[in-house]
Amino acid sequence: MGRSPCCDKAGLKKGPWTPEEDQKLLAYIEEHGHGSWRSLPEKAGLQRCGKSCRLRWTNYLRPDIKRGKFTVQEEQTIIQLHALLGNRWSAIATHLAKRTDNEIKNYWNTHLKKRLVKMGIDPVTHKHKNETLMSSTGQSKSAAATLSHMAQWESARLEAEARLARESKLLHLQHYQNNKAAAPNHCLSHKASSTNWTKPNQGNGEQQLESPTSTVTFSENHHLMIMPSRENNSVPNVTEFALSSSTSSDVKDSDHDWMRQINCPTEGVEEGFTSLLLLGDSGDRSLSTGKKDEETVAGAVEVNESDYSYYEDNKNYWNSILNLVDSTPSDSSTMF
DNA sequence: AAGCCTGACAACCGCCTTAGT
DNA sequence: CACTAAGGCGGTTGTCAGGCT
Repeated sequence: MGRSPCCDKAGLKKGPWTPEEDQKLLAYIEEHGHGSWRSLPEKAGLQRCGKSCRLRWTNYLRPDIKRGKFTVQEEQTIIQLHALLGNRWSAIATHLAKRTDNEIKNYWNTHLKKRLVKMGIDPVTHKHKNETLMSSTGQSKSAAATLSHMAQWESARLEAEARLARESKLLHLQHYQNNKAAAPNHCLSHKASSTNWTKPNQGNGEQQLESPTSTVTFSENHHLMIMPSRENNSVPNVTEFALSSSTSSDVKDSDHDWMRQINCPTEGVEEGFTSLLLLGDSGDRSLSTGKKDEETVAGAVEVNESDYSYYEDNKNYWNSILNLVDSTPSDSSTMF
């Protein structure tokens, strides 16, 4: 037997919000804050369930929401992050200032996904549909494994950052409580991990966090370095990471290669795969030829197939993703 | 002009996680 | 440790506007 819906009480309104309801909700939250969403509707004089109020506030009424058309940069960010994170809209939203997860999800479903499909790219795997045919060759197999490896690494890194953010928030709160000072107004909505992190070492400008299976070190320059566990060097599973400093003598050459790829992307990398995706939009895009969508898309695909190997496409694609992630607001320096 | 279709987006639903007791 | 309430998330549906026939 499942839980009864939160708004199954008779008399509670559903459906689109009226301007009057918006005004009531806004006025109440501006004066009192939302507090408990459960009790808010009654206090605010709304015939709505708390969940509906929360959704309306977070997705529409919140003052720090940016509405309107997505920019090319935002589109690129969404596509790249989706390639890494999948349908984790809230995680993606943390990298796009002032956009809600709901808005991003809707935009993906109505615009971006279709554009990828139109170009013959699987919106789930972000691979070209022909890529499966190439997979029988040794080089493609190796490239696919490499890219998969990179994706897993980066995904794991994001997870680790999220954990750090959470831990940092707790530390800040603890510090706040101890000092009775104003709490930092961080808005961190990373999904919390179930892993229990401990804080075995503090001081000398360096903090170290440990989970039962991994350690992360972040120093003065807030650089996050992730190292694979020695026990299992093949597939970087999130739960198998040992996170250590970049100067560790335990670092193998292959590890350095990965660090280079993740932290120091090649300079002058050509326009990535995603840039080609963005050609699919008409309008005044900087890379657009000005042709109609389908013509431009076809042109882009043609260039891909004649001038680059799929491996090169994917390498650039992932490089641009990794570049992006490295420069997003999730950067630890903004958190600590 | 009317009916139908499609796209866009707001809102809802159900499940999962977390915090409190 | 178990239970419960509340919040959060992602998938899905409902509604409306605009275009097409």
